[in-house]
Amino acid sequence: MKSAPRAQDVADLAQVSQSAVSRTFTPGASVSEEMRSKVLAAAQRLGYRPNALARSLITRQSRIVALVMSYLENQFYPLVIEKLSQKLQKEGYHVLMFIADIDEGADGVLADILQYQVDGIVLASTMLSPTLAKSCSDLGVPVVQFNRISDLAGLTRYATSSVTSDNAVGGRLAAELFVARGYERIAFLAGLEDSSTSLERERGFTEALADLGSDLAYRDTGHYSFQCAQDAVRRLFDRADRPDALFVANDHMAIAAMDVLRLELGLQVPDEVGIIGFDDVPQAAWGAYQLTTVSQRVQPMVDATVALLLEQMCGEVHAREIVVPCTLIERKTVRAAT
Amino acid sequence: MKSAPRAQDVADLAQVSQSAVSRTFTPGASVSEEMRSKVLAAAQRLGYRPNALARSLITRQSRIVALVMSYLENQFYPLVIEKLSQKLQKEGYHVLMFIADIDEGADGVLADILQYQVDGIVLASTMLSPTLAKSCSDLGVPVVQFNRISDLAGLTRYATSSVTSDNAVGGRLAAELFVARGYERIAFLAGLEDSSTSLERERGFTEALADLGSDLAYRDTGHYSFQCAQDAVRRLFDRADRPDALFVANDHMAIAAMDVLRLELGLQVPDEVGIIGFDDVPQAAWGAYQLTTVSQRVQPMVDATVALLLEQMCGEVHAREIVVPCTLIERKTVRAAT
DNA sequence: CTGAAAGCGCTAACAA
DNA sequence: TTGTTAGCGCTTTCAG
Repeated sequence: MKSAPRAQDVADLAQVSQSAVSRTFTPGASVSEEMRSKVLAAAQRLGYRPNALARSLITRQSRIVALVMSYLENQFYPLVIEKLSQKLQKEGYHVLMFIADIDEGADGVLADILQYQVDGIVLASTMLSPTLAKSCSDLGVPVVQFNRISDLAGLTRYATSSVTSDNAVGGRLAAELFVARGYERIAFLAGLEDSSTSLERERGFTEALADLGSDLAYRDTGHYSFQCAQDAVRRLFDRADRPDALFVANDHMAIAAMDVLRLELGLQVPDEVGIIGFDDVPQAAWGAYQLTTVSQRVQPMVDATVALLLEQMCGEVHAREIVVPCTLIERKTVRAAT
Repeated sequence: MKSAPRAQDVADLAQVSQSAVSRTFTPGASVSEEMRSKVLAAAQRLGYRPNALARSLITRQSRIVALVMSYLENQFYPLVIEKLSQKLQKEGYHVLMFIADIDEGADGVLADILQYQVDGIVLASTMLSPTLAKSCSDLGVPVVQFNRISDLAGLTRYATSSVTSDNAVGGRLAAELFVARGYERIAFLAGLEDSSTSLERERGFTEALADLGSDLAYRDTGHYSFQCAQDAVRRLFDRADRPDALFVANDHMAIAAMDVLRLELGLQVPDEVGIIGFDDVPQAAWGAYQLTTVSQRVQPMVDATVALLLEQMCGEVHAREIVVPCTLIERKTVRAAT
């Protein structure tokens, strides 16, 4: 293995200056057609590819975007990785993955990210979003929070852009469906108590319930984990006046819940218990679950994220919060209209 | 936003030379404790982080590893992303994602990858592995094929390392279980006809069947897709003498198959049809499926991949093929011993 | 152990 | 349009 050819090597072979080579590989630079083809031919022969790192050093843009995530077990996130990578690839950017480790604090991840001189950061991890988001904004690196917002209270809201579904409306849709179909003892299974996504879904849900003259009978937390969700469901249903409807903060936990309800407690879904999830992950459509759920459209969310990122990279410092509409997908876990 | 501090800024503040700063941030360089703390203090104050890109330019290593994937819908792959990222992060490397697009050929992806001067490549995408693997080896970039090998025939096998499960043994285990439990009309649902993984699993399966005096009654292909797998199952079972056992090349398709068999064709699993999958993705353990499957242990596979990568980066040119053992996980889709 | 100096491969003024 | 020149921020000889 000999080392990769440099621009100078191509220049030598083509008998032109090294800058000519640079220009040929810089979109929009002024090169004559003749020069261009001469350089291209030489480059071809040597198998020359510009060194993106050297280029980044001077242009001050790496064309790398950091993606910070933590729970890939929830299928929603892999889909985000896939769509986001594809979209960014089309725009000439690439995704550098950062898995947020529990023990490694926000600082560690941040230091790592910044060393790579990334052009932007997509935060799709609950745990370290708040701190990280602030630090990055301070440093002037474009950040978009994906599927979460910094601070619900709005008191210390940093100028961080975000892309979310209309979680409150999604919660509302769920509430309306339950009430319309005659469910009465309604429960909610939260994700994390400090997750904006879960909180907003719950807020929309309970508000709509109140509007309709019903109310939330019980609630518990599943920590976005399959196991914890199942434990929570056992607690929720271990009472005489057990719930007859359960709205779950996401599909991943909703599926966990269904296993407990149907297989462990022997309850009939949707007759004895109605269930609504959130996300519409592929598994929600699987035959054995047929989960009625609120759909989060990944593609529009990703598109918005990339748009926001590009906008901020161009120097638009105005942080924006984009809310993508979501719709109810009715399958088989809520009983039909009477 | 003012631009990030450079080593020179730190040097100025600490009243030392710029090289001193460099040395402080270079593990194993000789700096006195006094100098070190002086520099560190200044760096701290300015929020200095070494520019990894500039460093890469001279050290000729980017500490970036490219990961090429395509079908994230199969939950096995997200798990790989997660574990691999974590492991590499611990070793001081990071993962740059490349989603292999169908229309974009191998050349496009390769060009992209090489521009970033990655220190290594993990290929976990079926589609463009063969060509890519060769090109990279030629260029002297360490490559590890994950969960696939280049060329079964061995004729044109390039010196490419790989990490796979012992797919043939896995197939054998499946065959033995089916025969032991009295299944007789045995079918196989392949992934892709040219996928080494699928081929090896099938080979082990059919060979074991033959050894046991049984044989493969039917086979079809599901292209690793949920939809295609379901179509294939409909074809396989649309005959008078329908199979009573189905070995599927992976869990993703096995679950698709179960939906058709139980819900569409109304067959009893495991009594009327036995099913065995491959991978042991989290969903295989879900209550509604309880899929008996051959387990691929992600962690050992990832560990081996990283080891191989590091070894090759150190100049070991010797390509190795690591085979990780796999075990049968018995759940509820194969009937119990009589 | 420390500082000065020479680049890594490339882009971007600036002249011609 | 082209070539020349000066760095981007860092590591790494080489003297001292």
